[in-house]
Amino acid sequence: MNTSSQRPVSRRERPAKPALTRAGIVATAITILRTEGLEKVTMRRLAQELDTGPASLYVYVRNVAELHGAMLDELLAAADLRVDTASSDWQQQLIALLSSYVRVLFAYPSLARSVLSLRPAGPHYLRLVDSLLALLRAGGVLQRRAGWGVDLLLQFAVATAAEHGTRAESAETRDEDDALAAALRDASAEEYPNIVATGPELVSGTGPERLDWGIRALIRGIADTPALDDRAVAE
Amino acid sequence: MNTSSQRPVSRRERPAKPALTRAGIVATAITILRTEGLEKVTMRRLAQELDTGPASLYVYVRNVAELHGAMLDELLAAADLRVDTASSDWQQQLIALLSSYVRVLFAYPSLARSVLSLRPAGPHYLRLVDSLLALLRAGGVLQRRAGWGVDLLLQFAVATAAEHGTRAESAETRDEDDALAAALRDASAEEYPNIVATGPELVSGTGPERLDWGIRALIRGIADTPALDDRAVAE
DNA sequence: ACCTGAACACCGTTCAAGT
DNA sequence: ACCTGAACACCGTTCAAGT
Repeated sequence: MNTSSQRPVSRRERPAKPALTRAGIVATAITILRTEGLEKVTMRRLAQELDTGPASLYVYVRNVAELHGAMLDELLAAADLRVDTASSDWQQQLIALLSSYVRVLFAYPSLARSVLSLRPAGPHYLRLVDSLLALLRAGGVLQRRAGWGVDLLLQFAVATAAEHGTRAESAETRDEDDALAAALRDASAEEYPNIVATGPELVSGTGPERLDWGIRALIRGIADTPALDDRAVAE
Repeated sequence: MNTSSQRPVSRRERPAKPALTRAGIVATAITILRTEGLEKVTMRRLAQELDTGPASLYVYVRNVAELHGAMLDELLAAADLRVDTASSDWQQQLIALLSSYVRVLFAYPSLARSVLSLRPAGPHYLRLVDSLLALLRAGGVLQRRAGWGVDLLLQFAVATAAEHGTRAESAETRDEDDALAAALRDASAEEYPNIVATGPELVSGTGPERLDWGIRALIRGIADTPALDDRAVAE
């Protein structure tokens, strides 16, 4: 579509090596992510795919972490992050919005793990933050609680995806999962009376059920828990 | 204690290379963690420290992830994870207990990042789970909410430490932090009206203030949010 | 059963040198 | 300014062979 601005003067048959751009690097990274997973998105592999050396990439991205942040923002571009605050049920909308975000992250759990220590600041991420704030404010949540609550909600989404991810990805981590489940099941009633008493509730419910409950618990806690020097929203 | 079964017949002056044990490996790993950080705790470095080859370690640990899990459990051994359910204020105790856990993780944020995708199952970790359950039950929290809530609380602790960690560790991530703060500050009122309206509240408060509020919000949400097929605690 | 040397198949990032 | 080859300083894990 947009590669036609310059007639390729290929000496040989070379397929017209495109100029390096940040957008092109990110796009290629996402292609590899989709087809082979994040662990294959290395600077070396990326450079190879773009027909250059790894050092060349450092003109456009500071390091791997920054690349991951750019990839997330690009993935968010495809998600629907706009909301309608005029609509009736802000809570239901908030659940839907956060679920959208979780869905993106669930698709690439290793990226979620990386994002947890990233503080993304791309335009689509800001859109998400703004929409979350819009809904909390529409629900009458006090200013400071809303500001802090957004952090809590985003952290929950990323952590949930990161947790889910590792286990779903590899077969070995299945064993670890079983190890915890087994440990909880076989716990000695003398040593761990409360684990034994709570029993199967610890691992009950499906993923979506627990996710939904988690979001609702978070919203309720955010709305109802007083913060230092709370102020009402300036209308 | 249990290394005495065989008199060492050292041919030379060699400082009596101790036999490999899982506990010894974990202890050495923690020493390196304390003095040089998790990124230096590699199988190769660990083997070198123990005067052997990396392959030898795989007799005692399945892989690096499992090693990290064992390290966490060992670090928890030093924390006070027992609680007194007879005491009056279960909420205050819960805050103190979770803060203890966070404090351990804050000291080694890179370990926290690793733990997020781990499902630890060591005895000290189970103690922590049991104590959290004890307090929630003491507070009259319904069975299923308590079971699911423990997950939420532990995830929050680990994610908070992991987030904090990366930023505190390196100077570059300071830039990233500033990048987000700057992006929020400079956000266009037209594009992101709610970010602009919320303004400084998004980044207000000290770390401990936000942590304390987060735990309280979580407890409130867990206690008050109905779960599917809730059942009261069987007394 | 436990231990090992050596190899396999990779990494991120920097830097001096080119264009 | 942009791009690069080559190097620096590493990784986790496996496996055949030894004791």
